[in-house]
Amino acid sequence: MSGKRGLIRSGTTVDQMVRAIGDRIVTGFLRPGEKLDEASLAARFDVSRTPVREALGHLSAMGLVERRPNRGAIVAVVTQEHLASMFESMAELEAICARFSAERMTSIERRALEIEHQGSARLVQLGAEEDYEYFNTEFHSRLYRGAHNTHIYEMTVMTRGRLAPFRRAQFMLPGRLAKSWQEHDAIVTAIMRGDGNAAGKAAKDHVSIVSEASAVFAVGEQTKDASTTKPRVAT
Amino acid sequence: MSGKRGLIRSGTTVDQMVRAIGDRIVTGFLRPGEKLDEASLAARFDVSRTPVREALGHLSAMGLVERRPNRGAIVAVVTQEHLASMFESMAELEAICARFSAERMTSIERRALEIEHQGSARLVQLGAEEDYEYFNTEFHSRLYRGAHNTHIYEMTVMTRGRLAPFRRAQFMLPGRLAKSWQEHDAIVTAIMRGDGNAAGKAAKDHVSIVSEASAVFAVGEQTKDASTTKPRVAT
DNA sequence: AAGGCAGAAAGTGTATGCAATTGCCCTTCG
DNA sequence: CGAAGGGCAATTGCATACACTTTCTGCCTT
Repeated sequence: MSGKRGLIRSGTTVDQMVRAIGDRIVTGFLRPGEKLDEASLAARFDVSRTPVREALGHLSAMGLVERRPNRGAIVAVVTQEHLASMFESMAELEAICARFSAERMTSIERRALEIEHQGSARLVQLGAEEDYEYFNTEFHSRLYRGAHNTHIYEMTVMTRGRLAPFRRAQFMLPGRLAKSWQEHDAIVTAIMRGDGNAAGKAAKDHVSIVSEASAVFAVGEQTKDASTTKPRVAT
Repeated sequence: MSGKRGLIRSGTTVDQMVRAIGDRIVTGFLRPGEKLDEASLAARFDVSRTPVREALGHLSAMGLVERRPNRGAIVAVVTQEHLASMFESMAELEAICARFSAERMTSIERRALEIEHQGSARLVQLGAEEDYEYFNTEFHSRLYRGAHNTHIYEMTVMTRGRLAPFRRAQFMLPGRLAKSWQEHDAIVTAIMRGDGNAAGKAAKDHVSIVSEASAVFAVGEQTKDASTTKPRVAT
């Protein structure tokens, strides 16, 4: 179609498409299994098919969409099994990060972690879910960086991103805020002691609890082809 | 340019490009830091820029090339630091897979693992490096699958793939074959006992030893821009 | 002489057009 | 009446053309 596009913000067009389509997927506006027609998407966002194609490639690499050769793309269908496996992976990855953090964080990193963690106690008392969520993200990021391992960092961040849509409502649960802080406290304490194993165990327990809390919100299969899912994970 | 392209085989053109360029990178024909000009590559393989671009996107997602917006793509420069972090990640991932395998493998899977492992003893006595390498790959794949966790499986396979070019010469070292088998034996034994922790530790040790053996072959920085590498991992 | 600012050249990012493959529907035969 | 085969529409895959960004070169200014 014609020249300028309208509303969405900065960055290259492909990035805009990745964000736009990705958002619609993680917010559930585009439902799993839904067909993603290149031409329609291009028209919808008033761009050509080229950046849409490239964006679909990126999203495919991120695991948000599935691409069948010559047969178009669909929103990735996340099975219960795969979701469980991702949560379990997340617990293991966080455990590794916490363990390495306990062993490798510099004194500066330890101090920053401790200070931020103590500071966040106030947010719990106030019941400031929004702010605590922001702090929570920062807290975990510190753990990932503190592991001093770029590849594990990448895997962890990517897994966390893919789980984002399923973690949204976790802090809605009553008392979850205080409990989260206590679990963080166990991790911080272990890291301060330099006790890698304890830190890892505490982190794993923390994530496992979150995953159980989130599992409630994970919608079951709503597509017809449940036959393709091979039952596996025990958890 | 003109119609049919020549020699490379099946699959969509993009896949061919991914394989062609990817091969040239892992075999060292394209050196780290080398500029990847879309037009030149397109001309070199007698295709248009479009599939080349898409292939570069895929390779970027795989971590084989680096893409700077508006500034082209280069062969990914794997720093010593990042290489070390990948080997370390590999050890951790294999440990997880072995631990889960010990806890979750079906009796059928256990039996198959044991049988294959025992059968491979013959290859060690014969000193059949080629065949053992094939078995070795299969052995580890069984561990990955045996973990019964699709996401960990994906991460492990991807990491292993990225490390492939640096693992090539590991079995050249004298006595490595027999030692590898013994290490495998420790893993199998632990899995048969259902001892997850022992299996994990054995697997981690196994990979760690391999990484040390391979580190010899990891060439240091050979590009001029060593300034862009931020020092991190302690190891 | 050194620094910086045009202007041009190179190269990426996006748009559009064409070819090829796929899936669907209608026809035809058993 | 059902199934198989062929043609048609729709959609993806690839090629080419155009626009914008970056970079290099050379000249001008200080």
